Amino acid sequence: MQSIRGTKDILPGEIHGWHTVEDRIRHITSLYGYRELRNPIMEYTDVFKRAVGEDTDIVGKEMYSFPDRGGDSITLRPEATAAVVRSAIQHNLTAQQQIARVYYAGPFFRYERPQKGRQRQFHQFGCELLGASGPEADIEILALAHDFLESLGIKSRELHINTLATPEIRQQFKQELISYFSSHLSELSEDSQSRLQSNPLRILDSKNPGDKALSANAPKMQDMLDAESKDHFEKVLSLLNALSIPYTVNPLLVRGLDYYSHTVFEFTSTALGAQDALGGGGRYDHLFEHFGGKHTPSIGFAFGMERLLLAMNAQESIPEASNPEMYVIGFESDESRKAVISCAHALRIRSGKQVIVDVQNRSLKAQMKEADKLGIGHVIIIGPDEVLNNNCIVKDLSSGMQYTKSIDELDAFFG
RNA sequence: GCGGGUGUAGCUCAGUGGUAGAGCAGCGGUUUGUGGUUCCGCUGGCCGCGGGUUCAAUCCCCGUCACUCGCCCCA
Repeated sequence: MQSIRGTKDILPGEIHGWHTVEDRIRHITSLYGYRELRNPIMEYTDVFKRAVGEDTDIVGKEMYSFPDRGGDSITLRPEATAAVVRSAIQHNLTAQQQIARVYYAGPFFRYERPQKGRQRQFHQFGCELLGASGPEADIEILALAHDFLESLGIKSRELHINTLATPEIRQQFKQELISYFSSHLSELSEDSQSRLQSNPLRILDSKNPGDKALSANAPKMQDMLDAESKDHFEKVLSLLNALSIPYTVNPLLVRGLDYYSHTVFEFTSTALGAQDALGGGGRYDHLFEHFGGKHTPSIGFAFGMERLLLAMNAQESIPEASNPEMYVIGFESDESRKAVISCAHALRIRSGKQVIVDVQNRSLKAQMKEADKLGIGHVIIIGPDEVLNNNCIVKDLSSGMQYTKSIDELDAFFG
């Protein structure tokens, strides 16, 4: 028996890193006034088909979709934004000109070949700012993402940013790309040839050397920008400058989901290998309309939590987990062990201490060793002699100092 | 979906066509009520799984599964 390919058990020994990331998520989002939205992990398949785009790999070949017992087509969510928008429309989160600031964190599913930083069940944290169209919204999202990475201590990273302008301009741009690449069809990689009609933007992103060379001389989106798109992008960049957030404008940055427009961005890290994106996002001004909602310009990002952990581990920036505070030791007699159980219980309930107790009937020495191994601060020994005298020995393991206390004094001693 | 690598004790890894070792970890002991250092001992492995070749396979061949590197894709 083993876990499903591409899925992982997160074990007690590694949970501390996850808790660290989760603590930072709660902290940073609260600084910006974002509140958590918890969506189901299943949606009707149509939610993703409509939002993400039929031609994308995600929808085309990576979704876990299945008919449920009633015959409806259900999909395990491969990404969050579609579901967030569905939910925002359903519950009118942006009614009456209101904006909504939400975040989410949880599991997502894509049927892909597992690799470092790529699993079939993975976890994302993301934020969405719904209902605001200006560059101020973009910078809020960008700054939040930046602050989050800073707070995790992830140093080796870059922010790449680009604009995809409006759907109309992107359509024109696609046509230009198609005609440009068509005239160099034979020089294009096989993959890119097959994508030429369906998703020519992706060719710009190709890692194939031949494609790269061609892309360098391809038509540029910047040359086709309308005044509004250009102005929006420039304002975003100048706000990044104002906040001293470093970035690189990358005209070749395209994102794989159809719904983006205007600002798109990606955080990469050299600590990750081939799957080098820590996370990314962008503006999606027309997604609500796709669902039959009213026009609600929005922007958001998502980070891969496994990748954040990978980057943190690579530079050892995960802080030490804290150890239990006490170990109460008894041995040899039933009275001693009984006293230990009562004492430990009292320390937990009355003093709020983290207390470990031996449950294997082991020797004093074995318990001392375990206490040391666990990094325990104080050991309390209640042996047969102490039981007779109604006292105990308190030993500070780091200094080696020990004192005799009456049992009744313990609560007061540890506050 | 495509190409390469790997798969031996809890962990990191050696190894040989004749059914296996090290280090670390774990447990116990070092004269009987006290941890971290020594020293000693012990536990622990269908050598990923299935099939084939062979008198004999952990080692060779095929398949399969998993992980891993890259492509693809993306978080």
